[in-house]
Amino acid sequence: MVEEYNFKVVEARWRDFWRKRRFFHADSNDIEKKFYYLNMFPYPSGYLHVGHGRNYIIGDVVTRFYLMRGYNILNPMGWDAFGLPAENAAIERDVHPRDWTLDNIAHAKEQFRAWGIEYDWDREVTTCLPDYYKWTQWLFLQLYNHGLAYKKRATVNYCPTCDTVLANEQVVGGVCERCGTPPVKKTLDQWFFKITAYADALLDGLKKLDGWPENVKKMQENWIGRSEGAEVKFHTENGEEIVVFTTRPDTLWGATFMVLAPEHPVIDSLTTVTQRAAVDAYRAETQRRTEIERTSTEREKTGVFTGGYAINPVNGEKIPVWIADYVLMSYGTGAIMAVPAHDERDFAFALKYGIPIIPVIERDDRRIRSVVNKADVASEFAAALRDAGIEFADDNGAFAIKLTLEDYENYLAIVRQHLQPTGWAATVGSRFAFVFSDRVIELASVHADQEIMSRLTALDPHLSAKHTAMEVLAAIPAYADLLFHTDRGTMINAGAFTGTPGEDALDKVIAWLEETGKGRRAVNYRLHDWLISRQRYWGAPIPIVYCEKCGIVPVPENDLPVLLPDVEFIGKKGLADIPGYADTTCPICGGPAKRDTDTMDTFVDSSWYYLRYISPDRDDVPFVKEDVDNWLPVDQYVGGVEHAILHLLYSRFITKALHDMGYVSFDEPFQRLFTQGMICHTAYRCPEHGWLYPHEVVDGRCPHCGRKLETYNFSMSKSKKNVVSPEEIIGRYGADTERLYTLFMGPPDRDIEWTEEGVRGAFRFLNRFWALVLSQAGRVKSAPKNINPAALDADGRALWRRYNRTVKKVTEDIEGRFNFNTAVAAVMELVNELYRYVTGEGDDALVRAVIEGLILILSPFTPFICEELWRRIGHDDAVLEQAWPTYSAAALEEETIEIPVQINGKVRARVEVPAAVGSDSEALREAVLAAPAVRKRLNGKEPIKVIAIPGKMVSIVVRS
RNA sequence: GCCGGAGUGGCGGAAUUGGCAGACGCGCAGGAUUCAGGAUCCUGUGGGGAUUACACCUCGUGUGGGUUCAAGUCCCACCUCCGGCACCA
Repeated sequence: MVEEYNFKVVEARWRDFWRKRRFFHADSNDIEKKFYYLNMFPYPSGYLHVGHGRNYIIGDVVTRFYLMRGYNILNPMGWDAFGLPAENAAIERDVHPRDWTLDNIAHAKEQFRAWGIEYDWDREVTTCLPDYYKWTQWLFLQLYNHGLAYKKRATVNYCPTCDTVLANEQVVGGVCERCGTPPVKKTLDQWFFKITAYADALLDGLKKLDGWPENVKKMQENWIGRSEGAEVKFHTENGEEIVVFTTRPDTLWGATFMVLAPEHPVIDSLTTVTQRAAVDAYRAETQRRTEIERTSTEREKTGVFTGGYAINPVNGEKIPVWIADYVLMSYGTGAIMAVPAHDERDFAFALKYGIPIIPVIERDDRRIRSVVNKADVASEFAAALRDAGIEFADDNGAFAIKLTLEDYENYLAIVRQHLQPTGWAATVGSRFAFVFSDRVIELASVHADQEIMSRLTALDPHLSAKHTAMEVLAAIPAYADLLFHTDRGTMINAGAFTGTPGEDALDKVIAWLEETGKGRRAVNYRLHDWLISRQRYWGAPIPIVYCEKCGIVPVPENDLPVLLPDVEFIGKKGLADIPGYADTTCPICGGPAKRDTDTMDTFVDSSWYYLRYISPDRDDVPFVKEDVDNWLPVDQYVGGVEHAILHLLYSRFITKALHDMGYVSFDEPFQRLFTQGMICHTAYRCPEHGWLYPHEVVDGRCPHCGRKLETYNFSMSKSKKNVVSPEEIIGRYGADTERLYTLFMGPPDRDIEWTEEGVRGAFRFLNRFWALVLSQAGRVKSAPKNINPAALDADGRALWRRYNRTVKKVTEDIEGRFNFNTAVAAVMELVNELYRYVTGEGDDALVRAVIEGLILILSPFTPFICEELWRRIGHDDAVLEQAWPTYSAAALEEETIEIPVQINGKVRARVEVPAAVGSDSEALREAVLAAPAVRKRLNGKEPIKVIAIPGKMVSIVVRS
């Protein structure tokens, strides 16, 4: 009977060992074989749960692995310690956010210690401490000095619950990212970082980031939202300029109206007296609506005519200017030219409000349709169509005619020839035309539209209810799918440009716009400048003062940091509410001045922390250029995908800005990025009593009312009461089990459910591993050091092969794929095989080699038990002092291999062949065809074809 | 609507380059041990069928087609789920 695995004793013994020996301390100057591994630092707003742990456990595995591989690895840790959640939590508990935050940090460090997760703690950074935020303020000043930080009055999103403005990126799905409240619009003077100046650089940079997940790159690309097109100048009748952005300048000739966002500044002067009341009412209504309501795609488009007109610069047409809330002030110029024939929204809007719709682009499919009432044409019409080879169908009382552009002219002639004087017909699709007995009018201009309508109403008074030709056509169901399109086809009805093919249209029109001064080529971005002002206490104060004489004055670098006033915590307020804080003197003239009372968005703090880790103790510079150039970019960055846009985009921007200012020599901060998935757990909810802890649940029912509970599988969060604390698991099974299960449960980039059964499986494995090693400890200690693979028997050679394979797999899984789950599975297989081997006689040297190697390759995953067992088999040095095991290619080779044999695509036999035969296509073919099992199967039939893949299989085709 | 990703036993997942589908673990079943329970150990475990035979047949990786000697993997069409963006001009 071997000693029982007492994880409590084992883990207590080694808990502080690695730290005391400073294994995780990185030498700044040794950059020969450096590796900068970085986990996204946590936000200490509470205690860490096992879901958070995944990220840090991965980091610890990778760090220990590279240490054993002889790297000088830097893996630092710090705290993203400023911010609203901490401030709100502090308010709730009536404590100072600093105390609350520092308490959480102390607790989290204790959690890391229990987990066996080690860092170079000498480099710890805490963003809420003055020695850090001094440099956040320094960063602000550098951006300010280079024109990348500026103040402007802007309409911004203000969260009434959080009492502060939000960056665009913090409004998710129309609500505040933190609290779910729909923000209100406010016009305020705020500080911005000019991230838009780097829009193209951020986009181009993505192409170089091979080590980043595709989806993250795509998300950033979408977020930047670059679109190419043109800006075109329109003028109102009284000469005011309205600039629009369009991606389709080739459709300008079809712009039959304009739409302005309700906030557009030109509206006031444009609106006529008669429309004033309606416009004001609509603008007030828009302001009342929330962003979600306003941007719901479901809602029918609404708008109001301003009474004013603009001139279409390409054809001089006078077109009405409307306002509508589907045009957003925050995108492009807040004004659009509406081309209803080639834009779905404009089409719906024009149809609803009776605005002419003029097609100016041919359809790609060249289809045209025409529906003709039998009563409107002479009886020979059908025969004439047939003679012309035009396809048509009889559609109760009407001819439904399908044609293409080629038949168009011919068809018009036939219709006209047979049309009754009182009849009319139309074509729809690639060409829109109305045919009357005396003439054909193409729907080529607003003027033509009016002419068509007067002819139609003369023939059919009922049609006077319709406003436009398109409205008449829209009433005929057979035309429904051909009324508008967004193809990039040949231009029509476009003056001199008529006939320009789609592929040339954009370039030609833009060139002409530039020549004639009517517009210019332009690129528009969805990305906006980064709003960084926050009206809250718990952040880095903006280092700016306002002097009556000197205006906006940056705080001199020597005066940094601008300290957060150390006051009794005042509750849900900002620095503006702290008496005396704002009063200061102007650094230039010495006169009275006021400080800026806003603090910076916490994403500013985290946008540069990876640099501070390199020079954490310097109080004269934020970082030493030479050192960051040596260590950066980060070799491997790991964090949650929820930061795909915000943190990662901001960090890339700041790095590029620092690069252009000459502070660093690299322009991307993170070489490789890995985003780990979230850990989920069952959450229970009672319709009446809300979320319940799993231990409260009685037979799936609510303990308060006995109602059946709703169960969900959500990522762990305190609010849903479905978190599992590491203390609980570590107390019951130990940190090694907790770590092993976290790594084994599934591929780390995927979301996955935490189960207690799974934890027990990991625990069982460690018990088996412990018992196995201890049972062999004596044997290992006395065994010879070197093994002679040639002298082993078949079982021994098989085990040796398995061992070498496992070393290879574990090495590759950690180094390349980050697939810790399959690495652990491979180790389990090795343990299973070793168990079988040691029950027999076996070779002592082999057992020793395999057990030693096994302990070493498992040690990054479960460091405590491995450190202990390493001593138990006779060593007195540390695991981390050992070199990572290597494998030999020779040992991987099999002596014989089993070759599956497919006959007509199905595996029908397996043939054991010597490895030398198996690796040679011709020999393999011969051997397989000669094998009795195969001959029996073939039953005398001659193979038509034999495919022999060395080392893999043989496929035989016979006539059946 | 657009852009990503995924879909494999009762469950988590494996199959990395077109080459034996289901590694490893959980769960479950049977057995051993035990006064008993737990823990531990051994054996079995995709569905259906055949058999003296674990030496057999057959179906099977969301659905329907296709390419190939061979498809979870490649191609075409579609369904479902997850994530991101969304009246973007």
